[in-house]
Amino acid sequence: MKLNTLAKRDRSGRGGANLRQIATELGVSMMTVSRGLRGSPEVSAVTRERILAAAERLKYRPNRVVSAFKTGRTGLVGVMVRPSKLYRCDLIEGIHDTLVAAGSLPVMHFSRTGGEAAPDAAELGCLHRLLDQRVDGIVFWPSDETVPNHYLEEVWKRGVPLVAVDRPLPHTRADFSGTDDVAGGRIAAEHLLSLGHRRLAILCGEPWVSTYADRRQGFVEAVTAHNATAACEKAGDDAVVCEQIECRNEAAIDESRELLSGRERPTAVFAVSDVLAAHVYEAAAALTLSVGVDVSVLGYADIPEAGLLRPSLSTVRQDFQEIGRNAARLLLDRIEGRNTADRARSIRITPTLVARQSTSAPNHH
Amino acid sequence: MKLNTLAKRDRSGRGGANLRQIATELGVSMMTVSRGLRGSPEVSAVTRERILAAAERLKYRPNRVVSAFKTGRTGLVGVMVRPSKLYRCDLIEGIHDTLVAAGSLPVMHFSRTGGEAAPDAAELGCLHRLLDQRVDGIVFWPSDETVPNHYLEEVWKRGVPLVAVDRPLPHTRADFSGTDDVAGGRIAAEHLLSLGHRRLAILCGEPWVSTYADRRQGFVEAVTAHNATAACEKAGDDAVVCEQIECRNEAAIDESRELLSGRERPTAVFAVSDVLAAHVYEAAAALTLSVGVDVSVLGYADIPEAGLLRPSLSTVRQDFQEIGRNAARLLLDRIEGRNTADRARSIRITPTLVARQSTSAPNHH
DNA sequence: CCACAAAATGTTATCGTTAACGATGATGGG
DNA sequence: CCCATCATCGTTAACGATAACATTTTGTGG
Repeated sequence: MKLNTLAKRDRSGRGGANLRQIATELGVSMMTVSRGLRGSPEVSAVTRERILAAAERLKYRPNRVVSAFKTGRTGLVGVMVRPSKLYRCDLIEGIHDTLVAAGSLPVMHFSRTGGEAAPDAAELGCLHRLLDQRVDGIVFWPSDETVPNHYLEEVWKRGVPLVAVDRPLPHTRADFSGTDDVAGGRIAAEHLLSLGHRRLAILCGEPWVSTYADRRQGFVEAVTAHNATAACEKAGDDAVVCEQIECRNEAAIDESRELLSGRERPTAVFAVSDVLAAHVYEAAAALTLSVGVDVSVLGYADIPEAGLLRPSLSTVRQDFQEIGRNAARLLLDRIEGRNTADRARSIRITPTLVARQSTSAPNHH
Repeated sequence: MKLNTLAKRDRSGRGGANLRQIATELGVSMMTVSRGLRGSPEVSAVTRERILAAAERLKYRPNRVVSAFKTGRTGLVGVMVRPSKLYRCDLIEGIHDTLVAAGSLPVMHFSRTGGEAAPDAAELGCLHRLLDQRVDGIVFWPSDETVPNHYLEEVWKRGVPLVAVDRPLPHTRADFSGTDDVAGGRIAAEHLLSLGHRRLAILCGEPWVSTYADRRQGFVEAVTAHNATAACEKAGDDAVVCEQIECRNEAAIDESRELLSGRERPTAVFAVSDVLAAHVYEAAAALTLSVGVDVSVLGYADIPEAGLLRPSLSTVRQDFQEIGRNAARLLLDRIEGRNTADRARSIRITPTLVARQSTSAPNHH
């Protein structure tokens, strides 16, 4: 009781004035002040000036809490991310920038699994907390773990728009902002092929991760397409071979070590993620193979560490900041009623190749 | 006008019920429901159960906007960071975790400089936006650029507590959570000295950055202390020499190249940041010196890339997650009225040494 | 100089919740 | 059996801003 009283905040003082105080000061009604401050055309220029001046003088700041109460718009957007994904801060930066430009702010919520018993309870809790704050919308970054969609159903029912980033949510009407990973896989293949590599390998990552699967698909498609063309042209045995290796991160070093030990070892390896590529570096080092000389290695994503590796890692860059901006734009279109379509909208950006030291023309041994 | 109407949200429906609906459903007053839901002891156990059940059934979710309006507590804490600092997401994670445990959520706001004309206008704008949202408190991560404190004065006047992280704000009553960088510098020196190095160098970074200055101070103090002791013991010319080089990041490669070119070059270099240490790597590579063999390199911070460098970088690790947690704790103590002291409180955690490959006993040439 | 539209301002009610206080019924001791 | 006491619940008003509607003022043409 006492503690509560102590902790209670003084709403009245706070150094800043409220509408009523400005109104009293100027001898006008609160409504006029409200209109004046929001730039309504209904108020005369002189009055507006007086109001603005008084607001400045009294250090008035609009109370978005009350405004939210009245208008139903809080100016807050929930951003829900698994902390394991947090290294991609540029995505959050992109979301932030677009939101701020529209007068909103992101509320962060990192979702952890709720222990072994309830692996998804945490995610539900996060959603509830965001919903309780009456956020205008939610950006959700799904992780590898499967997401139970009935949680999202509740968001939908409450009429709060939701956008998925990085990887789409299947069976949901949520909009999506991410990368065209099939194109990314194609770009990877084309880079290696154009360098002259004919014996390729791809480290596919976990097969159930949809983004990885897409990259693989694009890569394999491009190789197949190349073979079709090449066969026509040169009639023959110049066909590109492409070994596909499914493995999770932990097994990557061993797998790629085995891959690179064979006599007919590939001259270039495409790893579907930069982390995977780093593991290929390890394997190559153990076999005293020089990355970028004896074997080309190509990553995917362009994580900050990519440029710091030695040799620096060639990779397919995803512009996460742009993905974030797109996510925010999709969301704002919903929030501000510009997009009322039932169908989910989806924006995928095409990644770009960043050629660094780890890829070069094959060294015919 | 039309647009506005379209964009307006349906507060009533929303899939969820409000207090009144529960009250009507149960035939009790709204007040009883309010009390029951918040676990007030004034309501009987039976009634509480009925209320809780009804709330569950009607999918009631408390409206924190209105709650904030009434109680003056939004459950939101502003986190203001320069985007350049964003790579340290673990700090934000630490803040987040402690806040969530206390029923609050972080609102992120990245401050950019407002162009060349108004380098600090952006920061003021950020503060205003956070204040407008009526956040309960603000965590502020100052950057290298000097911060005009009169902005913070406004926060203070509004009675919103503010905590600085990473580097303290001079001339402010803001609480502070950071690292004991003087101790960190000492730890760095002791590590190198215990390995047997006697010719040291320190790359000091920009001298006006207080954290860098502290690290330097600790380092130099430890060396001096060592010399004092060593002089007593061995009477002599065994004295440790320590070259101090002030340089900003851009000049680091050239400076350390020059440093390592001399005949009496240091056997170990302490860089006051990991990024600086990475530049020493570059310089060493250019001189065909092997880091960790010919010259030891010690960094500071333990950025994620440190372990990925080859050889892996020994460094003085700052636990940013803990720093974040401390910041949130300091803030919550203010918000919840547990700390009403005028004086600023400050928590500095002692960093720890992470010995990896880049430091070893000197190789006497 | 009046009628009448347009511009400018004022009034009222309200959003969902809660603090403060008031009311009711039950319990129990004298 | 009555009144004090307590547990439980209800009523009222308010938080700050705003939509909707009502009202006053200004301007304009006849």
